[in-house]
Amino acid sequence: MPFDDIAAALRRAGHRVTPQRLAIIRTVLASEEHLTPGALYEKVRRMDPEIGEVTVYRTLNILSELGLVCMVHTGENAHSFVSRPPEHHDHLICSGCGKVINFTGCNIDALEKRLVSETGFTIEEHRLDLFGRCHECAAVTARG
Amino acid sequence: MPFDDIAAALRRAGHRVTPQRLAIIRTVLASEEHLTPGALYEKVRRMDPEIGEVTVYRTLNILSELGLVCMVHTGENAHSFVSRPPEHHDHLICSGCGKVINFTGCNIDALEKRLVSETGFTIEEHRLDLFGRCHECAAVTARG
DNA sequence: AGATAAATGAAAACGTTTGTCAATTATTGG
DNA sequence: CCAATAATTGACAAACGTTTTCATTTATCT
Repeated sequence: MPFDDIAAALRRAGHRVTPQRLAIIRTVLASEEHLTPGALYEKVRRMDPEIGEVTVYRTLNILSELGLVCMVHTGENAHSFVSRPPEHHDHLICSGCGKVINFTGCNIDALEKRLVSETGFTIEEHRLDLFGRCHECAAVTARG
Repeated sequence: MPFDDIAAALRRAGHRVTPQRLAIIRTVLASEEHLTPGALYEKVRRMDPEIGEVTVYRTLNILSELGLVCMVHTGENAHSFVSRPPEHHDHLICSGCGKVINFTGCNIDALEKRLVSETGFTIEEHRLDLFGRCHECAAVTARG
């Protein structure tokens, strides 16, 4: 999502567009990786040394609630946030070397439809992580 | 997974089988819901008032690493743990109230096959979490 | 039963997240 | 452009969740 769209959406939702918030948005957009609030704080600080960590938390919560950034539950003790990618993707993760491959076309629509009718849930999103071994790591493990 | 199997697996992995650990396992097995370490601690305490919260954390980490219990990432600030059903299952999680529903039949074999041939990965397992709103929470949020 | 290494529990350290509140500031309307 | 006002900020501290430390206890092996 482009910078200007995010700022506009913020204003449209009745929030003020402050320099701090713009700096946070820029930093999220500029990073390819998922960042925890703490890590993001360290990065934003270089642009605006006066910013407070609390402001980062508050802004991320707002952006996340408005769907302007993506909150990731990594299983670590802290959430991470990323800019929302143009299209949905999932992850294929090598347990050996940690390499991560993004892929599209998870194709779970039929499953979602089934669960909606079975449970009454409204399904908004999902996270699908596949764990395994890449070609190189599988070769290494085959020996012992 | 039955109580005795868990105890046996613990011992087989080189861990000791202590009364505290048995109490924790019993409590996890006796509960249908996902429990955070803190909540579990409160429950175990009623069986063994002398137990320490730290022991609950340590035991859950061990059981989780050995695949004897299931760790759930609900999006809250704390993890939850559940007894692991005998067969593979995935999770449907309500972003509103945190309720978790287990379901089977994720049926992603075709996807796995595709990724194996495309990437050369050996896929061992996966985790599929669906996020949405249960019937009650969807009603509450109905606004725009 | 005795030796030994693992496990326990209490306290404290640590990191993440939220609350409080006076001071600041983006926005609105004149 | 300026003043009014309500949202936002930042420092501090509190509230959690989780891990570390360490002396003491204890399950396990012989």
